[in-house]
Amino acid sequence: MREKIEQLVRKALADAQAQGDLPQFEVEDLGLERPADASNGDWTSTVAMRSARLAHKSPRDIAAALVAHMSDVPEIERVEIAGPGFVNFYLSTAAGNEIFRTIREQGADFGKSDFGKGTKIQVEYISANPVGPLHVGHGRWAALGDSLCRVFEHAGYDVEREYYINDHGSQMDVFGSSISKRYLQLNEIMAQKNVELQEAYQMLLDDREAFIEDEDDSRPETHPYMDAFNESLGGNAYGGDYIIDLAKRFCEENGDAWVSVSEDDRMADFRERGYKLMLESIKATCHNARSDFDVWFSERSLYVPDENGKSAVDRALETLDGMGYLYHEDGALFFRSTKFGDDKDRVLIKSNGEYTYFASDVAYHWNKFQRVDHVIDIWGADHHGYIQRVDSVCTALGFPGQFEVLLGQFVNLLRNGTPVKMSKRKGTGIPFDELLGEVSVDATRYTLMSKSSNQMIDFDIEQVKRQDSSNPVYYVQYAHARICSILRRGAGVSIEEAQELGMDEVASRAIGDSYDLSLLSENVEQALSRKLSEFPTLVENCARDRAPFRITHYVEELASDFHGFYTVCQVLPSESRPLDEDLSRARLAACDATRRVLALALNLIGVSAPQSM
RNA sequence: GGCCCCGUAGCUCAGUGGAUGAGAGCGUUUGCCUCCGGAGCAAAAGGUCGUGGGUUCGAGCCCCACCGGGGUCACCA
Repeated sequence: MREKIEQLVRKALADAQAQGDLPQFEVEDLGLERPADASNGDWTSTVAMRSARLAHKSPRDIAAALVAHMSDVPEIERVEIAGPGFVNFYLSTAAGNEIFRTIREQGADFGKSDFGKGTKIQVEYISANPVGPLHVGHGRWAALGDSLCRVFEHAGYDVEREYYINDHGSQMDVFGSSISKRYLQLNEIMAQKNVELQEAYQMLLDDREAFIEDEDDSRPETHPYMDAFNESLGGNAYGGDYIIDLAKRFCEENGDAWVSVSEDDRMADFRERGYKLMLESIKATCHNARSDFDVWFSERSLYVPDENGKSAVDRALETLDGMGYLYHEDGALFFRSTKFGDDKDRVLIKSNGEYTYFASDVAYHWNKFQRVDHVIDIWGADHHGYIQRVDSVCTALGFPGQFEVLLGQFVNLLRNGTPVKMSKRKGTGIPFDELLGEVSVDATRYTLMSKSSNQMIDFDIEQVKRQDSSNPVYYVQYAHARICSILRRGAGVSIEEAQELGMDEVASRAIGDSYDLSLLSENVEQALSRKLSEFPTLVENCARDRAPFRITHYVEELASDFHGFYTVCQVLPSESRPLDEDLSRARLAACDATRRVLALALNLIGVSAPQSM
């Protein structure tokens, strides 16, 4: 319909100009929009206001000339000029309602477009260190990243989901040492107190609990193991329960065999085994959150030498050096990021010979551009200061404008309005997996998605768990379930049979092959068709603005329009209230179209559309 | 101090330079079940869009300066 109106306006403009009613001028954008208020039509063009200066005429005069030369088409009922010079188009009822049929015919393809033109786009998100479980903050990136990818796919991009595993830096050794120390403590307790592993394990957990409670260190005797743990690792340690879990596991697998081995060997072994386990658990958590990745990219792989003895990092730095962007100072190697607008030049190799995290990122992003056309990294707001240097290096390497960062604000975890206390001692909050066990994936994802990414989120566990009208996800799902129920009733099938047949089949049984949409002339019916027809542009705009959160607002509006329709319009005949069969079929088709778009839209944000609740 | 995000209804937030009622949900108040799912619908009350300038046909949106809240400014990862 957009194209049709575009043609109509172009032709009217050309005719008006040809006949001298309007001066010659070129307009690129006709300013075709959907008015917020339905009383202003189904479509509007702001071309008259836009071209006022070029035409040296008042907007209303231009609009009048356009309307005078506008040809009649059956789809458009009338065209009006309003306000300062809007040209408003009112669709005929039949034309507007055709959207119901279109949706039913296109099914899951409805709203797909070539907006992305097949661009290979990679979205990298979460990318947490494999040294601990994912937390709610990571959960937000999972929901955001995955939903964005789904939207991109629908909008015609060739999408790759990537997780960057930071398995190279010194934090890996800290991780290994932490497990190693806990392992020694378990063995020490078993030997000295003559207790079983389980008991020793419990003692360490209790000890840690006491440590967290004792914030001012007034009762050190209640947490000797935690103190010894911190002391032996110089405070640079991972103190979470999961480290004790891993140590216990290694005790079970190897007994005390590793006690007499050198600290370095033990650390290295535990580090590697712990890493594998942690990564598996992270993958499982992502899968539970319906956020699976195409590529798990290991930072270490960037340091593996090729046949010439050079790693990807070496090659990347050589390339930059060849371009004259590197220099040595005080024994360190610097990248001239100031050439690209950074505040200062950035270190790639420290004076002690170690590579910085940035060095990895240089090679990593270089690698990305060998694979895709456009790169989006989703980072937490605390990484804001890091954008410029990576952007600089992407530009230096020859990919200006192809690197993009989507910054996301943080999540505050609350329970009944009070922050889930994250004492400094505890270090980490509730693992995301544990949260998904308590709150449903649907409610969690929906809540994490419902705000713009540059808005902070207060995630109140109790509030998100609540299954009532205060929780919009259920409002939307209820609308879907309600429609399914109507369609089942229309087709005369049970819930079980419907599961078997699938709702599409149930719907066609209820509706039949032909139906007359021109019968749907109630205001609430038009509101519904209007809302449904917004969906394709919504998907494009969500992709364009990297703002999948708007889907949640749309889906709430659609559910609301449906409920409004449903209370006013009887869909199925009943004994006490007979209904014209043709009208019933048309309304069933409207219901079915709504159901499909609700399911489709919810799927774009990774939320399920239940057939019953 | 530099840079980034946020200030819109009691609360949580939408709002793509467009329409002399600035929207939604929650909360508050009032109606609506002999009938397809009441996890619903209808209505009311509730606003100096942080402040002050500017840009233009037109600003919650763009520019400048302030005021509040949060984040960040490593040869850490």
